[in-house]
Amino acid sequence: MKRLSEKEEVIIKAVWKLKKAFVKDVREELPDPKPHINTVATMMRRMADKGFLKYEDFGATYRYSASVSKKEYTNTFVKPLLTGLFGNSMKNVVSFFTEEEEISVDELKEIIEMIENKNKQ
Amino acid sequence: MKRLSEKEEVIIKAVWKLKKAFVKDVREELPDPKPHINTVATMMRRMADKGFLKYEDFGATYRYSASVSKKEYTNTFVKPLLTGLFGNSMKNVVSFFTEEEEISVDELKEIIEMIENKNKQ
DNA sequence: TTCAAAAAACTACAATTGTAGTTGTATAAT
DNA sequence: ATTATACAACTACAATTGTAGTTTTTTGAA
Repeated sequence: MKRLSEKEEVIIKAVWKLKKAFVKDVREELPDPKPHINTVATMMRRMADKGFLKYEDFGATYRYSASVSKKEYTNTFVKPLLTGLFGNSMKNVVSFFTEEEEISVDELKEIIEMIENKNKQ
Repeated sequence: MKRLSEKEEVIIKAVWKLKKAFVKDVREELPDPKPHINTVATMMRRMADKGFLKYEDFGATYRYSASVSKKEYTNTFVKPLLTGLFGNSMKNVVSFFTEEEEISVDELKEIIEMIENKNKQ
């Protein structure tokens, strides 16, 4: 199982959001310019073949849902991408984005606070 | 310019590391099982066509280097991937990985300290 | 000074991904 | 009932990516 392409990723994000959805619902969720409905249908069928989506029969058609959660996908494919870029350490990744001012020191402090509060209970 | 595939990404990482390199040097840097040298050569030529690599004539061959820095690549392609997954906010991204225990609260504190020290000077 | 050996540019092809036309089926309007 | 419409499965094809054979050029022996 290899990571999804850019276009496939856009589709699975729509499925995650909708939980259960027909092709047309997924297409509706996509950013403009929306691809042809048949394009979406083909890609979703292939993503099901590859194990990223699953479906249940629903009359003449299928209703799709994700068989890989966002969390699983992120841990399996996105995390290695990030750490691979920055010497196999998430600390380096976060440092990079902090230096790039994509996240502020204040936000980091908020995260720390949130985690520490959670651990109290 | 769209983001690189997984295999292409492995190659550009080797180029970033080596700064200037011939195809064989890049191949040497790749993880096992190493692809055929011609495979590496083809992909590097295409990545040059697409603007990710550049080269200078060097006798009968080319010496390659990256024309997109790791920093540029990360900001342009990796950041949108991350924020797209987590509601367009790097804070959410970092929260996710902190909850997944991919980075610890202590490490976040180290980053804060590093940034604050830098700002003092 | 030929003659291997090595490197990689060039070329060719297979697999995957992106795209949409064609067809079949269900639903709704007359 | 008949017909129009919508949906998407099925099918087909183009573009991109992954792979490596073939050829050319250079270099370093014998």
